[in-house]
Amino acid sequence: MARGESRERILDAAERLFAEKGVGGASLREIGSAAEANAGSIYFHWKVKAELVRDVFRRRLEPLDAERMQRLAAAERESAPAPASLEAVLDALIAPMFALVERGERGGAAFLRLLGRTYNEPDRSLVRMLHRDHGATVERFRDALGRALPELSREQLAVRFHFALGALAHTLASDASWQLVVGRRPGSRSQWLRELMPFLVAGFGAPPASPRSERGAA
Amino acid sequence: MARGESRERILDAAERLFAEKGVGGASLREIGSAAEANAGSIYFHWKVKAELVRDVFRRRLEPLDAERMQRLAAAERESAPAPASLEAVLDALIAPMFALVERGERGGAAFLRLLGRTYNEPDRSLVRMLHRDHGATVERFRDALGRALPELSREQLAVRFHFALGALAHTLASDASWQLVVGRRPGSRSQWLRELMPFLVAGFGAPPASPRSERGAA
DNA sequence: GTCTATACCACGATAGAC
DNA sequence: GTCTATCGTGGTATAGAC
Repeated sequence: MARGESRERILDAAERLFAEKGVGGASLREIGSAAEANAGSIYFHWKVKAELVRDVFRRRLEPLDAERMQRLAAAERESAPAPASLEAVLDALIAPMFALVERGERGGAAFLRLLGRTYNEPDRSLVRMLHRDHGATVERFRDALGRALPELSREQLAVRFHFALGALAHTLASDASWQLVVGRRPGSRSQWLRELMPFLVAGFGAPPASPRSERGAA
Repeated sequence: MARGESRERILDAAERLFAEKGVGGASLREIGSAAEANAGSIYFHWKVKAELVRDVFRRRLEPLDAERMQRLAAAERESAPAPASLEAVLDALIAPMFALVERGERGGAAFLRLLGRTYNEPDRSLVRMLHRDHGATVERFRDALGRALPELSREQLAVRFHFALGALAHTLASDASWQLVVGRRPGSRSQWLRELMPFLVAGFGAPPASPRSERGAA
């Protein structure tokens, strides 16, 4: 093979196989052969597997986070001095992901599946790595949501943010589980975004649970 | 060790380790030693690992699904001839899970983490197995939701059900990712249920997305 | 019914030729 | 910069003693 270009081919193959089989389930051997490179030569570019994993995420998340931050800042400028609306904040968080696919970026769809799956990865070190590299973005958005929803306590907000990320992650990762629930193939990803947005907006805006409501349940 | 009892001990250990490290990440060797049994003796009870996995799920899901069905039927009887309300249907689906923990059932919490994680497992055969064994319950609830929300198209309903299961699965599976978003430990599981319910009810009840709303987004 | 011993294979990682 | 060869580890699964 030619020189210097194998690094990108390996990253592409790793991204695809991590999304398909999970980070732990994809071996360096098959990544190598999918990249039409040799498993051994991965160790020229990265010392250990974890470094390859880190770079697979970095390559996508750095521009993604930048776009999110930029959209959020723009939304806040537009609505100033009032805080950005709930819709605007969620849009800044989510739209760049779907844009990745709409744009037809090579491997973008695979990366979204991978990202959605990662929040529930068994391997803690993976989540820790994401937190280290991109936790600032999460905090920035949580604060913006807090300003958009001043009636929620800090805790209620955090919990709802958690639910929202769950719905989002599940949607991004869905392929097999999709058919279990819906019974047919999904439409376009932008269709999903249009459906997800009102669901999340309504959920965030719901009246808070009363602290003790014994409603037949648990 | 004594006779006949190792089967249950192995199931307990497998449940715990699958929840902790994922089905693929937990080895039969460590399951055996955690159960104070021998890895080899697992093969007396099950032919291959997949069969052990199936039984770990079955042991919990059969009574769980039965309780769900029963609660749903009760809710429908109560509200007849009107369909059961959205809240009642969601409660029948979700409350039995949390009840498993409230009841203090040994290993119940671990199983919920495992279940939540499973929808996003890389291994397709796992999701397929769940579908085969418990798909009927999912369909039953989807239909009940459809009767509670007649204004939604079949497709919109299915998509929102998907979002709701995502939020639920994420909540069940959350341990590491929780701290990333919220920054501290969760309260009791029943507290979670009380918070999740209004979020889902509002999300399901949201006005449907207009079929073509070019809203700055993707 | 449970154990030990082991076959066999794929994994991550290293060394060194080219 | 990329390849082949190989090491040690640990995975699933089997055979057979007890």
